[in-house]
Amino acid sequence: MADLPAPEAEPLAERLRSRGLRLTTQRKQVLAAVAALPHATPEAIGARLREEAGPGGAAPDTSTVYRNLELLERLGLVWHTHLGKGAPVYHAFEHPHLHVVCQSCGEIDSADPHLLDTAAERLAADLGFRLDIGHVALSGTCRACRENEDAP
Amino acid sequence: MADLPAPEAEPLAERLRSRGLRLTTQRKQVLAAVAALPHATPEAIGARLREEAGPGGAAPDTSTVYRNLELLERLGLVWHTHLGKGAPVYHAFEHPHLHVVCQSCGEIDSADPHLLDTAAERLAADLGFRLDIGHVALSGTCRACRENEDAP
DNA sequence: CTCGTTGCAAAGGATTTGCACAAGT
DNA sequence: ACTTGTGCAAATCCTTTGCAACGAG
Repeated sequence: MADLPAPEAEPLAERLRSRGLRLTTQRKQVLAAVAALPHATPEAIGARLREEAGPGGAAPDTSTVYRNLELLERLGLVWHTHLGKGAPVYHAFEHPHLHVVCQSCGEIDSADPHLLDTAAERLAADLGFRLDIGHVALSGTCRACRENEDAP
Repeated sequence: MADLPAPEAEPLAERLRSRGLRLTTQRKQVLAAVAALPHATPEAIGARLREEAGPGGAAPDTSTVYRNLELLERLGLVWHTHLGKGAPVYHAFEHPHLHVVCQSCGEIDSADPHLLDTAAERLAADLGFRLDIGHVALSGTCRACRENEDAP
């Protein structure tokens, strides 16, 4: 239940150990939850773990979830993006993808990261800025909401 | 002091009136502050107004600042973007610009909106998504911080 | 006068932090 | 055993809301 789908378990143990940190049940659980949920907020991660634990079982405390998300991000195993108001979403180290968010309905979509290749090159050339695609969120209006638009 | 640089004053009065809303001192003040500050958070706007008011004078209450920022945005006079954790920044309707934020030092830079033209076209073609450039924030690492990087 | 608005204070939601106890190595 | 981590509760931060008094049209 707290075990990870193998490909993720190793990097975690390894990276923790190399820094003198410890492999705890909670850390495995949090990483597993991020990997399992598509666009997980800290709250959603906590909820899922509580649900998995069931009535009797114990799930990591909210503060532990936050602390470990931060740690996992430092370890390079998860990433977060701010998609709107107070909602950072985390995703595990899969193939990088770009987040596209609809301002009207909140719908989150993914897009091809290469969309920003030329922009990234120009930012590097013009400002010396390294664009981090994993953290980028593009806002706008999705097709469905565009069609529902009434008075502007 | 609460007066606006003309080009902004008219649209405000006009748009309020056409909706049966009222032109108040606070609304003029909030809009003026957003126009004057480069990347204003609600808190920064409140602080500036309090400062302008001085010890004796009265500045709009925080809740009024929030309410009016929301209203001004509905009226199309200001825009906001989320650049990171809990800090939405507002800017007045100038020429649109793209926000670029450094994850390390928090430095905010502006870039040419045309950087995203090709990306916007492809999003429209592929997903029917209309990209809203004013709300976009690009994250990454600025030149100074890249040079300071040590152990990864 | 008649509502839209404001100020104040209190409620809320989302993180974060301090600390004693529990748990990895 | 020696430290790092965790749970719990309290503290913060940012924002929103209820309501009576205020002010623009």
